Amino acid sequence: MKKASAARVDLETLPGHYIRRLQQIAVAIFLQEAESHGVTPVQYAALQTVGNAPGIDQRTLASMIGFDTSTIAGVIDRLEARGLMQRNASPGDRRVRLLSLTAEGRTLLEAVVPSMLRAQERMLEPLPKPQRAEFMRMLRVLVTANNELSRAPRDGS
Amino acid sequence: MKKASAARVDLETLPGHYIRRLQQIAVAIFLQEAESHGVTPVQYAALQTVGNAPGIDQRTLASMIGFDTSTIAGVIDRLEARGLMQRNASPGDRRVRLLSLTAEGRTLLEAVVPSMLRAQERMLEPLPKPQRAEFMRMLRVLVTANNELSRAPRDGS
DNA sequence: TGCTTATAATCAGCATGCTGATGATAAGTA
DNA sequence: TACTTATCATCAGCATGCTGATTATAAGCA
Repeated sequence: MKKASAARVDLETLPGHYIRRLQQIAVAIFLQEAESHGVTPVQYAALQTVGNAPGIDQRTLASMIGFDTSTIAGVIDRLEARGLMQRNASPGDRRVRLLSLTAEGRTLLEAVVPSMLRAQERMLEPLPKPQRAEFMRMLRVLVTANNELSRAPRDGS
Repeated sequence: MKKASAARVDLETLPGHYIRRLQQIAVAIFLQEAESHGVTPVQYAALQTVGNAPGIDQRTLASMIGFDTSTIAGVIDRLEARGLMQRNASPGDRRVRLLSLTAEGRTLLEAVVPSMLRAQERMLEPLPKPQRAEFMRMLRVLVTANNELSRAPRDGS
């Protein structure tokens, strides 16, 4: 007869709940640290990846940072509008747009790196130092094992 | 003279990158398992919390699941439109809207719980069993320590 | 060459999430 | 009671993220 209350579940016991909250917190820390540069975590990831591999195409970029190609399009739109990134037609294949940073984009990227690194430290700071590496190791296991679940799974590269 | 490449950073070393990826994966797993019910993780959290505490107001609900009040408004809009949740004016305070589940909402909630629990298991499955609890413990440390960084931090309750 | 299939990018539409502003109401205070 | 302040909900605007459809182009093949 306990019909109505049969489904009582405490969110505090659910991994998914904490994973979502941690992601919220990670973004908030990043934005705090990088505030003066006006860059979001996703935008930083795009800038850094294109900076590391100029001439990359959008599909490969999306794959490398675990994004949907439709999501990355909007991100690049905004970076391009701010004059940080360029889309150039590929000479060999007219479907493809090759990405590269502008001089401003490179300058901004270099400027934001220290803030970004501080943010990364803060995310794990509540854990005692030896546990931070262990947490990262577990994160890697979980992400790698389920890599193919995202729409744009990382390449084997 | 290594000007242009000074900012080279590998995203694979950054906690924030893996946290974002894990969240993507957690959502994907949840949606796979709960697909037949047409419920998102956030919608489930709202349904479960209101089911546990009928008559709760929106502000408290937002606080309990770590949300912004402006975000929760949209979530409730959609649940209400589907006939799963009700907004009722509070008799004592006309600013407040009290939330409760409809009969359909309760039925759906009970139906979705087994799928939700399977999803939670799958999220941590790649870790050897003893490490799962340890991972959860660390998650809790990280989230609790930075609780106040979200716009709607959890109450001390 | 003409047909089919595959691929890169984009688009429409939906659902989170956030900030800052606004409207309605309540509560405290002179 | 009038004025100020606080609070609940909402809204506008922006940025992720996803699915499924569409467009343009390339590649494979009869």
